[in-house]
Amino acid sequence: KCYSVILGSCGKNGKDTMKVLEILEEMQSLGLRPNVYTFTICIKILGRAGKVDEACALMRQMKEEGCKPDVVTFTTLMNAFCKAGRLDEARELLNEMRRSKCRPDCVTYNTLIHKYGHLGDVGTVCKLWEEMEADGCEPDVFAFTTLIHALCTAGKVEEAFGVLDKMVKKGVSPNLYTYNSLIGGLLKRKRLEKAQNLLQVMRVHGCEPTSFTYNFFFDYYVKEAQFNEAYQLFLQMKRKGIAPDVVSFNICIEGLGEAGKVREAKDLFEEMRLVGLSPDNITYNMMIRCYGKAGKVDKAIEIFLEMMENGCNPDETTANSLLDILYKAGRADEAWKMFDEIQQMGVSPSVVTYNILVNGLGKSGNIKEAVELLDEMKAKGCP
RNA sequence: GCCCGCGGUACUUUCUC
Repeated sequence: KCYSVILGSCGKNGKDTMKVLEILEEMQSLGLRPNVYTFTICIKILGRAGKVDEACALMRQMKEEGCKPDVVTFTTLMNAFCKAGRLDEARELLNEMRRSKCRPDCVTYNTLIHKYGHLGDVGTVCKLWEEMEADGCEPDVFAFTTLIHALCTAGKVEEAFGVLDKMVKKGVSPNLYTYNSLIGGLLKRKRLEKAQNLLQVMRVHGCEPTSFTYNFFFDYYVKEAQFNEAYQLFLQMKRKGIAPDVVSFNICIEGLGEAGKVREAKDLFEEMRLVGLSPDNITYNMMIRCYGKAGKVDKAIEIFLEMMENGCNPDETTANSLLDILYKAGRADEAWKMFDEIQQMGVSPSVVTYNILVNGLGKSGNIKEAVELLDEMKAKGCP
């Protein structure tokens, strides 16, 4: 039990994921038998770090040691599969649960519904929802919100409000997440006034909007190139004592960059640091794109260097953006150099990477090389 | 037999076409 707590906090740190396996071994060498809780925590930590196969292996191990996985264990592993996009295996897990007469519960269904929602597969979402109800699960706020979010993602806002009615009738009160999802759905459909009304409604119901809430509006405004309104919103937040967060700035920087307002984007980029916020990967990636689009390739590279200086690890998007920019600027040599560097930084090329390269090669008439690259991609089983 | 404690799910921003 004590170890479970330690493991739990270990996982929250997010670092040294593989250490959990060491700790697990240490427990066993001390003659302690990890219980379901212990295993489940470990599976969660591994899953969150994307080590799904390791998580899977751990599940097998616990079975071999005579420790029966329960609903929570199954659901945890299922979530890991979902996050990794390995839906078939997640579904198979559901079947396995049913076979081993371990009843899936509300959370189990929710996990799957959430994933299908993100994929925009409303059909499967509804089917799973029915299965859930047929299984005797009473949906809670989480479940309803997940369903609402799925519908909003698919642009079906009316239906989402229908679900809102249903949940209220069943005595389940919407919470901040529920309202946020609905506001996001409304703004996605450009229903600004309705979204603003809902903002009032949620306050009345005791849900104070957070930066998440406001960020939906920022996103709407900048994508509509309504920068003044975005600025007004910023002032409004200030009055209410809600601080914009990194994402708020990111959204606005991206919007300005997209509109070709490089100078203003750069100003915001500086301003966020003045208010004590550190740019994250996404901020840097956006600034790189912003300069790239404006044809300021060297500026983009400058940002890239600054990013590393500030201890931000370049990711796949960073690499792809730079590749794209360099290629389009006709600086193919540098692009190829980057391609090698990327892999040395532990970032693996994705389909997008190859698309950029194949595209670039094709345009410059190097059809042969492009075909070779495609073969290489297939051979590597590129994600 | 009962009670309590430890594990799972939901909201916002970036790359090619």
